[in-house]
Amino acid sequence: MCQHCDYAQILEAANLNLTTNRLKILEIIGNNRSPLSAKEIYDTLSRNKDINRVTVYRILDLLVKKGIINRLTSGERTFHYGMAPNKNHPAHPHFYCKHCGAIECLNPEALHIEMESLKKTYPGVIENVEIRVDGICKNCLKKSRQ
Amino acid sequence: MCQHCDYAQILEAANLNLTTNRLKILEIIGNNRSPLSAKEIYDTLSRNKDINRVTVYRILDLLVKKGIINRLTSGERTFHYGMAPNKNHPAHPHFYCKHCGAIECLNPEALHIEMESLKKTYPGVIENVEIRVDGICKNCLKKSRQ
DNA sequence: TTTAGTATTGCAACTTTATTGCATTTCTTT
DNA sequence: AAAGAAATGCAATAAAGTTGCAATACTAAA
Ligand SMILES: [Mn+2]
Ligand SMILES: [Mn+2]
Ligand SMILES: [Zn+2]
Ligand SMILES: [Zn+2]
Repeated sequence: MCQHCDYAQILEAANLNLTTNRLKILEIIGNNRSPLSAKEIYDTLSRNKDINRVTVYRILDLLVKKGIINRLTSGERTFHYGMAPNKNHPAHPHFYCKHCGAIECLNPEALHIEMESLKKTYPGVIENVEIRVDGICKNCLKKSRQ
Repeated sequence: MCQHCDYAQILEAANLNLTTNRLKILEIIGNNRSPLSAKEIYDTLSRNKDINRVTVYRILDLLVKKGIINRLTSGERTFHYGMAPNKNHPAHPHFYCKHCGAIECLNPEALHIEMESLKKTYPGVIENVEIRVDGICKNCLKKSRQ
């Protein structure tokens, strides 16, 4: 649950009309403690409101294009969406559990990475870095030991 | 082109029967300068030999399970396969071009990361870290400037 | 307020990538 | 040579996301 983000203002700042769907989706993503799949977002939204899954995909694409949210890869074939790094959400690596599929946000300091030298030497343009740690999460480890 | 790997020996060491398909696929992956998609591997193989694409997927799964190759995520929905880190192939980050979809291997030293402290403090098991840098590659940049 | 234009959404069909079940073939070992 | 195990092929299926187009909702001018 993020106390600091004014989601309506974020949409406005990106020159996007403020629609209920956009705001809801952004809130769902921003208030969740780990990145969500399109299906998870759709299911959450569907509990209260009738919405088409294509609309969800389209809004997600739009928010990604505007740099408001990030599209992250899991170890599976589904994308997950989380807030793009901003004042309230520092960039951070993620952990993907191969066993249960859960994705968790790691501490921003967990794996500090020095980008500056690469940014200077790389002959193209670097826009984003994604760090994903794979393995077995605490919960699955506990279960497997019982 | 990797001069150092004895692919037959790698398969043998993993207790896998040496089949033509396994060896060919491992050679294709090991000798390529960047990770390949299942389709690219299948197409390469198909040029010389009649093979079913399901067989390709199954061999890729097997080699991943044995830790011989790695399954990498691109910025798209396709997995790519490259040699797992070993004596001849140090772990390294990859660059994904959002424009042309190309994936290139970055220098192992390009983004050195300190894993030890996370490995010690993380309550689960860490098996693998994937670092993907996204942006626009040199070629696409050049084209867009013309 | 009407109306025209634009933006958003819904729906059905489609695409891509990968997986599954089961039959067939090939290999290994005795 | 025969039996059993391993590998492969083929057709069907699944999952996730995309596309085209029609319908609805919103916005702003007349
Ligand atoms: Mn996160
Ligand atoms: Mn590589
Ligand atoms: Zn888990
Ligand atoms: Zn490119």
